[in-house]
Amino acid sequence: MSNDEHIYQQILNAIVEHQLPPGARLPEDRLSEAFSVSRTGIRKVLQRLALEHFVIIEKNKGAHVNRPSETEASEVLDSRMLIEPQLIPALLSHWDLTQSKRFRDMVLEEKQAEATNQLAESIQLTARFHYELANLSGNQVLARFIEQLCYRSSLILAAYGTRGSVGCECGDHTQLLDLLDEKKSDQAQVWMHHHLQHIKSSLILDSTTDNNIDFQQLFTH
Amino acid sequence: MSNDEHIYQQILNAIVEHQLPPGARLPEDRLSEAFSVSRTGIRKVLQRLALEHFVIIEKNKGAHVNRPSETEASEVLDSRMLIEPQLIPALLSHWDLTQSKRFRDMVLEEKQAEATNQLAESIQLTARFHYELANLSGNQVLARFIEQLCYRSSLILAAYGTRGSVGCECGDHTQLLDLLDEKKSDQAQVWMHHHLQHIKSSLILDSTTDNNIDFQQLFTH
DNA sequence: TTCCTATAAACTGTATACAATGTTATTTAT
DNA sequence: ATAAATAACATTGTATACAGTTTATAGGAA
Repeated sequence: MSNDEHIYQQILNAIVEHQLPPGARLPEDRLSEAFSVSRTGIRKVLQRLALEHFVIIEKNKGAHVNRPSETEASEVLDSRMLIEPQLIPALLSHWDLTQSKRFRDMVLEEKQAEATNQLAESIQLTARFHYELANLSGNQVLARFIEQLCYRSSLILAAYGTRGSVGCECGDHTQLLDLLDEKKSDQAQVWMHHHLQHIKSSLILDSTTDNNIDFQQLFTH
Repeated sequence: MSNDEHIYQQILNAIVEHQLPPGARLPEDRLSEAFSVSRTGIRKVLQRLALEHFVIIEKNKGAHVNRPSETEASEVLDSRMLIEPQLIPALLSHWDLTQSKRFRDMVLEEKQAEATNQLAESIQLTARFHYELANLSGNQVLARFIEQLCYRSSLILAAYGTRGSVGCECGDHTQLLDLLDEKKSDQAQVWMHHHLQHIKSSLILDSTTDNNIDFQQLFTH
């Protein structure tokens, strides 16, 4: 892997795993010394992350981890609800026991990470489950897009997630795998839609976040 | 508009309008002197274009306009077929006479550009028709993605298009507008799917392109 | 103290320099 | 004349320098 790519992955992971929380500043000097490259290389990576909406770059103010707006959060989940279920027919044409086993192992890892409170691992695996499925559809263009949306979803959970967002998930990913094994395309699609809807519902999206407090209403009783 | 953004748009337009055909090299210093900025600014733009698949950057070899592979072409069109029809219900909820007029004007411009052989304008307007529709759906995330796919489609037409690809289009965009005016959601979705399928069918995707010639078969008679 | 202003520090934006790599042209030998 | 080898050139990769802007700090007046 090229060096740029390595730095990109490191920073992206840190963001997705909430090590770098939304709003965290990303000064070029600090990063360049951390990775022992010049600012040139860091800027390249930051600009890429900005295009992919993981960081925001403000002119003369530098980069910070994106704090997704509520509409952004909503739109990302809506996009996934629109696309991911539709990938299931194509996906099923590549589905066999080997794949089934692979994904079941993934779910096992997922549960284990959750049980041992390895939050970072848990987040990564949850996202990975979804975008590896998308990948099986065979359409690289859509798969890459879904991959991005999955990572952005992790960022969204960091900002608006509740305890229920990651954990319970109205019955876990195993249910989907069962449906896929039985080639129940329609039911699998419905399940996927419900699943994503559930995640979206678990978010706290009622515009009562810090920067938008209505003091008038708050103190007038 | 920031200067970077300006340069980006200029180069992107040139690519989309086939002024810079697939495979065309994009040397940094030539561009930097054309836009009278340093190579730094150019590299930034080129890297963005590379992430968006409009150009390819090869290490130590620089950038050239992407020549989409057949699978890429196929996947981009498939992606559009999957998404664009689905946007129609949401789109219809924002549809009114003002919008109808706006899009009918656009189609008029489109026809006019085509009639007067303004190929560049014609290409831009065809793409714009689709991504402005996507925009009306209200989901910015999906709309930006569709916008990119529309521009990539222009590049694909440059590589694999036939005379039929741009022009005839199995009845033009007006038909869709009529369906939208009548709020016939389902029929509009079907139309959109057919429309994109037609474009895809008009491409020459039979792997008999230059780099893949079977000389054995060609000279053994 | 509190607020405003002035100064200093930190950081980013852009250009340029130099090294590394790739490409082309020229030479030399067969 | 052709092919390989070498040298000259062109182009990219990366680091660094300097200017411009923002942010933090310190000092002084109300």
